Amino acid sequence: MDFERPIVTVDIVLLTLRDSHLHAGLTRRDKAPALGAWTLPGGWVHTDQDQDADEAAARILRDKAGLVSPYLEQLRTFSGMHRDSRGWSLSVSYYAVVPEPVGEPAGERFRWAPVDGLRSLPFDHAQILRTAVERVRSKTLYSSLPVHLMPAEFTLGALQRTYEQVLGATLDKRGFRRRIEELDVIEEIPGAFTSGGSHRPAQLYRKKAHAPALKTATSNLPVG
Amino acid sequence: MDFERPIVTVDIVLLTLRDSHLHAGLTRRDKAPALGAWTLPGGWVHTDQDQDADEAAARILRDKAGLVSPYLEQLRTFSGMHRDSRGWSLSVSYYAVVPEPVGEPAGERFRWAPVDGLRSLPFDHAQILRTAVERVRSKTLYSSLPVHLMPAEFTLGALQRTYEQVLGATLDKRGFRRRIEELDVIEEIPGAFTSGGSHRPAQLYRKKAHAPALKTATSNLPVG
DNA sequence: CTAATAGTGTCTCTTAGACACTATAAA
DNA sequence: TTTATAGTGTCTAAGAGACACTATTAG
Repeated sequence: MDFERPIVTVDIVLLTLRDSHLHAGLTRRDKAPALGAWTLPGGWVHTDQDQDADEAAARILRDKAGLVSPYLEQLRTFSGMHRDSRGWSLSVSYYAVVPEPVGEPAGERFRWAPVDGLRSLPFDHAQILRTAVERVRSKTLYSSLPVHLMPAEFTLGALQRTYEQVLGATLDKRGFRRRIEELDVIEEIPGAFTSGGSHRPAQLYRKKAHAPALKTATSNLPVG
Repeated sequence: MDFERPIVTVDIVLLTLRDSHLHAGLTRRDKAPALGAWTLPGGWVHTDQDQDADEAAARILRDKAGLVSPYLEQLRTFSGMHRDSRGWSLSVSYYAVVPEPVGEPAGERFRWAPVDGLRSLPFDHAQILRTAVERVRSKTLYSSLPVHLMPAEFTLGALQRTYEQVLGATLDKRGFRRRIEELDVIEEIPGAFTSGGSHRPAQLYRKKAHAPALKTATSNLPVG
């Protein structure tokens, strides 16, 4: 016997670091339910063009946030009878991590919001967001994930501040540098240094061209 | 505009340890496509009775394998245009880890198969199985997951052999015991020991009553 | 006694964590 | 000079890994 097919959507937690805090990208809904509300970017799977849910996520990110994220991972699937007023629904959720965008986002249908202020969002999007932030914080402890928050060129000091801002904790400089070197995902840009400050210039680094999106260590960063 | 709703199923990788090797529980399909083939236990979401996908997974496990697993976790969602001949489909997959069942499974619609021999399964079930086994091996390195493979009472030696069989590597006894003690998920059964072998009896242990399903360490077990 | 497995003591070597030190810029 | 940040050297304490030792049963 057959059952009614659930509603299937793909929702994306798009994260970046602005003003020293994690921000999530939100879009304004143009349909009921929750018409006019700010939610995580999401949409239906287009069964005629999306090869799979990953492609649907990349398409939605492109259409709603106008960007292509090199780091886009499935988070988990949220489902239930009551999470959407239209019926039994299922959301395959993803999280993306991108460098701070330059300038204000184009259009009125997209904005960045600090994740710590987002206690309530329509549907179960607050829970999805919370899960994504937890995942990112946890991966930050033992992986190179925060490198995706950095611009093309950056210093080790800036990378450490990024880790610290994601974790909400300070790290020892020596230990941090040892760890990053082990992960082997960034490289010096020969001869490139910062300039301008009244202090010693810093070596600029970039992601290694062929490094995997994520490298993991076998132990956690020491936090507090 | 609306799109055709994808086919939604829940599939479960049910794992146990028999004869020193990981085995997966398979059920025989009684419908097309792949009629008569052995596949991962799975089924439709029953939108009228399942509160969410977790409940659907528990129901399917109960109906098809006749058991209730204390450890049942979402693995990930597999989807695509071509993974099921009936159309664009999506499978929310789960993995469960249970002690070796006593006796042969009841019925002809269920059997255990060694995971290493399962190179090909209908749909993308071989890939789902591979992903689950990877996940279990990886969690074995830093968590108490294999405790769910143990019967109600067991020795530390048996637990170590379980870890070793899942990992396919030998572990140092001292280090292993230190690690298990840190995880703090099992306890001695006062006065209970093995008997019968021509050697010193071993203390019997059990899961702690209120321990969480999974405890994690901050570093990996040392393997080769 | 031997054989076999259970369980503990402990030494060494690695590494994390702390922190002091030097380096180099601008004012 | 001072101030600020970049970057390195290195000591120490904790812990992992190795492995030898004792304990307790049956035969």
